Amino acid sequence: MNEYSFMSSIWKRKEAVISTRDKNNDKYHRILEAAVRVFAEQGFYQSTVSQIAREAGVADGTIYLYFKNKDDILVQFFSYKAKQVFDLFREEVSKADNAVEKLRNLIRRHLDEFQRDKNMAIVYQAETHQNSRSAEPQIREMSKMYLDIVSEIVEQGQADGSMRKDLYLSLVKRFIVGAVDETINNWLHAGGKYDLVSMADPLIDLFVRGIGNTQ
Amino acid sequence: MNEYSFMSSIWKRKEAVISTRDKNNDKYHRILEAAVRVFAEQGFYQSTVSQIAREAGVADGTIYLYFKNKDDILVQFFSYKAKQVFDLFREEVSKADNAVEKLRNLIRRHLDEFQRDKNMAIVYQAETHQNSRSAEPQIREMSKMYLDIVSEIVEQGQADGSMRKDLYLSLVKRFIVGAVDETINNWLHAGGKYDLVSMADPLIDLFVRGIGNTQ
Amino acid sequence: MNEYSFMSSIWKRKEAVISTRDKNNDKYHRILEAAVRVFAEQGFYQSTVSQIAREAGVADGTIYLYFKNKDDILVQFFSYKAKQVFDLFREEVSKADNAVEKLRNLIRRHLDEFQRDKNMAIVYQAETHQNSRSAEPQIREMSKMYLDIVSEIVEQGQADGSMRKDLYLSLVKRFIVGAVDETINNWLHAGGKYDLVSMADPLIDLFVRGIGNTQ
Amino acid sequence: MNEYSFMSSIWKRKEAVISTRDKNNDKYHRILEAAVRVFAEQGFYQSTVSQIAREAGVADGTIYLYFKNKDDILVQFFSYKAKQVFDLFREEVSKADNAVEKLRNLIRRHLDEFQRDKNMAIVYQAETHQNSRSAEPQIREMSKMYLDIVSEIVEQGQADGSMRKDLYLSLVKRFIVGAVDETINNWLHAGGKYDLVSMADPLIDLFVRGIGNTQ
DNA sequence: AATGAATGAGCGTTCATTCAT
DNA sequence: GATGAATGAACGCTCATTCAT
Repeated sequence: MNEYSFMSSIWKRKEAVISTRDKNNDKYHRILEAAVRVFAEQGFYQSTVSQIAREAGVADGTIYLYFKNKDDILVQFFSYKAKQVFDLFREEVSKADNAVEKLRNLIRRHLDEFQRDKNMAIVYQAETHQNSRSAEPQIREMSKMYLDIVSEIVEQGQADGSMRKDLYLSLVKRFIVGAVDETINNWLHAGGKYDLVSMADPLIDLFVRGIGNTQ
Repeated sequence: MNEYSFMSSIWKRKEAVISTRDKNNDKYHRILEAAVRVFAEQGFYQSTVSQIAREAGVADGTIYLYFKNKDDILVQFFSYKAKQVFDLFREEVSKADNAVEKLRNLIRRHLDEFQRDKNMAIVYQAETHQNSRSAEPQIREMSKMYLDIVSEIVEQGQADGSMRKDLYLSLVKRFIVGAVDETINNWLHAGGKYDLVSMADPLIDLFVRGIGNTQ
Repeated sequence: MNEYSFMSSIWKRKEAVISTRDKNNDKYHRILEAAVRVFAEQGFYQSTVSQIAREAGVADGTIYLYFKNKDDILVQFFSYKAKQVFDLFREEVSKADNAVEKLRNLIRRHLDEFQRDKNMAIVYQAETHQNSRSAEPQIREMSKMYLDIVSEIVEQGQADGSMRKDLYLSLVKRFIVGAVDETINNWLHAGGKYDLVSMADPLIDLFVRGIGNTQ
Repeated sequence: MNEYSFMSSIWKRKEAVISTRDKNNDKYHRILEAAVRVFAEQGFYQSTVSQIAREAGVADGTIYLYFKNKDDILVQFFSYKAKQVFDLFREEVSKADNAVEKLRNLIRRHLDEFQRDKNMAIVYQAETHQNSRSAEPQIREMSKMYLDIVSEIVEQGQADGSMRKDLYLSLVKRFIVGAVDETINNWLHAGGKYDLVSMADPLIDLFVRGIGNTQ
């Protein structure tokens, strides 16, 4: 269904649920990949365990060798997969010195990763905007992680004089996160047709200069 | 349950499903109010028709006299209720001349209405970030409506010289919508404790001046 | 399946689970009767809710309008049905003055009731000899109730001189209960072919005189 | 787990299912011992093959090298283990001449063995009071075996004049068996706290003299 | 119109059994 | 022989929807 999936390449699970043998790891990942595909297509509650099993090419019962229950699939998705994407962000940020360039790197990488795994993007968008009981803690943690990165960048920008000192920091974080999120959301609703990464520079420009005319 | 509900006061249903007698209208609204409460608490798929009926003080079967099915409750919610909120926005915008003041009015009213009906806010946030929903067309329409208002404002701002001419309009729209949405989202996740409307001015400031230091 | 069932005639449920309308009461009883039949045939854990529903002539879901879950069917069986049988015992006992005649009345009625409702007898036998988690409290209560009746009789017998004073009361209770139980059990294993009530007098004789030769 | 288990000491399996090597024999017994422990704790249908395997320290699949299926574990339990206990009974009976003493020896040994292996007692109690079990034939045979011993004793007692001649033999058997069973059952339900063997003499006294006052 | 008992398809989950290693 | 991952049939239970009253 999805020709390319960065899951298999990037992921290195540290603690296997049941065992760490290659074969099991394979199945664990196959189920998780399948689940994300199904969740993306139908939404979590509309998806059935049987669909995921069929998509993963395993029996229904096999799911329960790797996941405690249906909810746990979502939890693991956020615990291991999406969280690691965010680790990449931090890495990318460290490649730049300038605060604005750090922000640019972050956003570019964010858009890039979400563009490369559209299913992840869909599931992420859906679940982060809900009282999704099961994956709540994972989502909270991820969210905080991302906001912390942005905070650090802005604080650095304020320190080095490239950003305004009279900023309401916690609002700025949401301001940036919200705009990026909505950019992705819009791209998804448009069917993922255009190039998402190309939005990074214009976005940065808006963040930095605003929409006001200051000449 | 909710002392104040703007539904009953604001709403003027044009076409009653079965009849236009007050009594029926009452029941239609009671069910819709109840549904939003339940959806907000549990999410659409977690909510049961029985819960909505109990909350509305009617029998399960009665729901089906006013709504085609469970999905239809959500569809009607977006068709009638939330859409009318957006009509208010347009009205509010027209009260100002200045583009920036129009934007300020829009956002202030947006935050105000969502603060006043938190349940609507929750349902709105959840449903606008998913696909494969029954209310898809309604949401698309609402979304377009809102973005159109923002577009008009920005275009006016560009015309009167208060906003930059080199703006990627469709990105600016998302930029603004996204930031406001995320501000609301954050407020919801924080339990709706602080005053949401007070975020309007700082937000406008960010939109207009950006975060960059330009002295 | 069972031409005669004393359930419908004897039972007068005081608190209906959902409502007290005749129709519901009918269905409640039909399900319970069906359940006892199925449990008797297959054992509790071997029986499926679908079987019970089919036997009762209702849909699977209907069961859950009257019973919390499968376990609850067994619990209700012991709470309402079998318990009432034991109430009859007490009534029967009061009809005699003499301790031995009281015992005879008790045992005769016991054998009679269990003979008349063989399915109840089977379920009773099976569940009282297990660590049956769900109906444990009900069984304990019934058991105590029965043993209390026997105790009273024996104590009266000791008081009026018709029974030995050097009896280990708690052993005597089990001695009597066990013998009667086993008599029923044997009758069940033999397919319920012979007349169970005719065992009452010989049993009483054994209880009173023992097997020893005392001439 | 159980410091003392008479299984390993007493048991001498004649036909090994697959082989007669010590190692296999060990595993066969370990599984059977584990199974009885698990069945006693949870009941047959509540127990899973995995639990038994874990308790026995073998893999799930290993069970099927020694037993045809789950039912077969119960069948073998009655075929080999419990049956041999009853062989002991016969041996014990032969140690006395007097009919009453034979009965006393039988019951004392019965209570003693069941007290020493409480798990066996639990499983035995549960399974002998149900129908539609896989171990039906085994139980029937055991039951007959026990009743035959009692019959012989009573007949001898009648012959030597120590027991009444006007006894309904098949009732007397059940009378004795039932009382002993119930005594054990009660001991189990009380948590096996008191000394079961001490019940033997009072029981014999009841059997022989009855509860009636004959002075 | 209003009810709510009844329905039964469909779900998540369990677990006895198999079989490749 | 021994393993334990994999299977998939079967279960208990839920709930959107219907319809007789």
